[in-house]
Amino acid sequence: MTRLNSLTAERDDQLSRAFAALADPTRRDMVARLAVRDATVGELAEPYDVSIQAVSKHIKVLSDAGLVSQRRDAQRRPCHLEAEVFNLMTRWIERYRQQAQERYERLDAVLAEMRGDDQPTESEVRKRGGAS
Amino acid sequence: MTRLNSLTAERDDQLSRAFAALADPTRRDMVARLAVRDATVGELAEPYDVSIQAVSKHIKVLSDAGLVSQRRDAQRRPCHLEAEVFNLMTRWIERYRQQAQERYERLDAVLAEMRGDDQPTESEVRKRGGAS
DNA sequence: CATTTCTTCAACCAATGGGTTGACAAGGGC
DNA sequence: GCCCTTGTCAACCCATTGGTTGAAGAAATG
Repeated sequence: MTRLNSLTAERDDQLSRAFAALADPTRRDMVARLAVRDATVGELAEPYDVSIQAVSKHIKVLSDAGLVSQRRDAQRRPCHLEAEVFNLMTRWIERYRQQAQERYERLDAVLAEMRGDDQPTESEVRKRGGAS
Repeated sequence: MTRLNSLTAERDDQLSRAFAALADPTRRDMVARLAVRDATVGELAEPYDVSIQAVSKHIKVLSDAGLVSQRRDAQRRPCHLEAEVFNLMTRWIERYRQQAQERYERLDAVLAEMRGDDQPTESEVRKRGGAS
């Protein structure tokens, strides 16, 4: 932990909160519904058989993660989905997914070469054994 | 909860595990490093000042989420990043991000209309009062 | 065969998370 | 002004999680 890049600490926290928020099926369902239209806490709570306080907590989690915002409309607190943090998550995931995919695509070639010809190229050796 | 679409329950579980797995900064860091190259448990553990057992647990979490796989190489258990579940996550996020973004882009127009004319269209009423 | 290396399993502990109920704040509607 | 609706806060409960240490499994090596 100590060695994690401290420059990305804040962003890490946001990512952590965002991923954690979406780890709950109920919250993901709320997000899905908020993508269609804004909704008050009561409206959001309606489909689930949990207390409205529980739903309020869920919204707080989503809100702390920056995934939703709430405005005020009389007694109501309509929730609105914020796209920005989703971008952050997508970018994080895509970065590593692509690296993994690229490595995977190269794997076939490497394996074929190793099977057909015992002498893999220098760059492939570097990749497998590789330094730092 | 009961009302969540039961057809997507399995996928939901996988998504839940995947999001939960990536909610931890240490695990995200592991993923980042595994994107570069496969690594054994010991290699993965090296940068962090936690026990190797803790790291082993982290790997189990990632593995249960389907994000990494482990093969055997003598005593070692090299870990490999699996791109597939990342696709699942990206698709989920992108779906709702896009909806939110589209709605956001339309918002200006809607607001202008509501301010200029007190009588929202039927379809807008349906949207706000909306059924299921 | 005994030892050493790499990893996981098991038991435990403190902290977190999702749920509950009860009280209270904030704002119309009568 | 009173109350009814909407939502949050607070305290509590129990299950899960991330960490620890100690023991055990799996496989090469002396």
